[in-house]
Amino acid sequence: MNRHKTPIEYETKIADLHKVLSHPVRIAILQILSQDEACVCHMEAALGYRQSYLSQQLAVLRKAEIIVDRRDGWNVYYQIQDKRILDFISLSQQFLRLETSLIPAKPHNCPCPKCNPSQIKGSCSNHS
Amino acid sequence: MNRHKTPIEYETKIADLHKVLSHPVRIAILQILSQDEACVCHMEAALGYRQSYLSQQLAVLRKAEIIVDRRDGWNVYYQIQDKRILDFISLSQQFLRLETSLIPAKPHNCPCPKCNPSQIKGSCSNHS
DNA sequence: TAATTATATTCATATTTTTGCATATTATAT
DNA sequence: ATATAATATGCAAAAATATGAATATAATTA
Repeated sequence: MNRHKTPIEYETKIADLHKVLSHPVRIAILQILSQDEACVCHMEAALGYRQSYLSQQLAVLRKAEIIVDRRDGWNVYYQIQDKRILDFISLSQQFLRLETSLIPAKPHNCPCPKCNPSQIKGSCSNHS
Repeated sequence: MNRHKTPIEYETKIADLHKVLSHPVRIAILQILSQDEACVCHMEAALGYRQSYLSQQLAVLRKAEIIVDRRDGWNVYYQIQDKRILDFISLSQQFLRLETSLIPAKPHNCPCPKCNPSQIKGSCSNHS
């Protein structure tokens, strides 16, 4: 029988996009960024993962050109590059008939400048 | 610092759905099923992968309740359970600005009964 | 019942991902 | 220059996936 494989670059590109979205922490990051741009220390406070781990997940999203970063002094703020990526999340929500995310919009102990606008040059000091 | 992780079941469910879609062959299968129900030997002819490999991918889609099967004599016909799953593919198409899939609607040497309605009980005989 | 067809499952292995730790980098303040 | 804050990267072990080969199951026909 015919063992020649028909080319599926088209399908591979679609699969690759979904692969980026196939990780809970990356979805959580997008969930946070859907509200507003955020620095890593904010995500750290909101999610409870270590900074270096979040940086790795952010790198995946950055490489896939789903988010972009902007530096402001000490902080690097991430934001969503193409808002249409959020359609995948809302579509999933409908498809799976999900309740809502548990990620706090304003995390309790977030030390980042965005959460503490009054501060004299906000310090995250999340260091362990 | 706070090392407590906030629960992300919500995000995990979304990620799990995307994980199912993060494989080119599974996307290709959905692409085929978007036209009409199809038996495994049809997919074998259309894609060029071995039967057992396709069965495995079909099992993943089946377990995720994205497709359902129906037996008719020798053949097992698969179809999409909830058509809304195809929205993820069309959304990806738009997002990535893709050209079209190369999977043949009517594969050249497909021996399946659907492709050969006249036959006196179609035989796939794709066996190697 | 035996042979055949279509499909499913099991198992072993190769490959990728995930995850955490340690360390590097970049910017700022003193 | 040095210390500190925020973030990024490299590496390695653990976990999960992908893949193919062999085999099993279910339906059909002779």
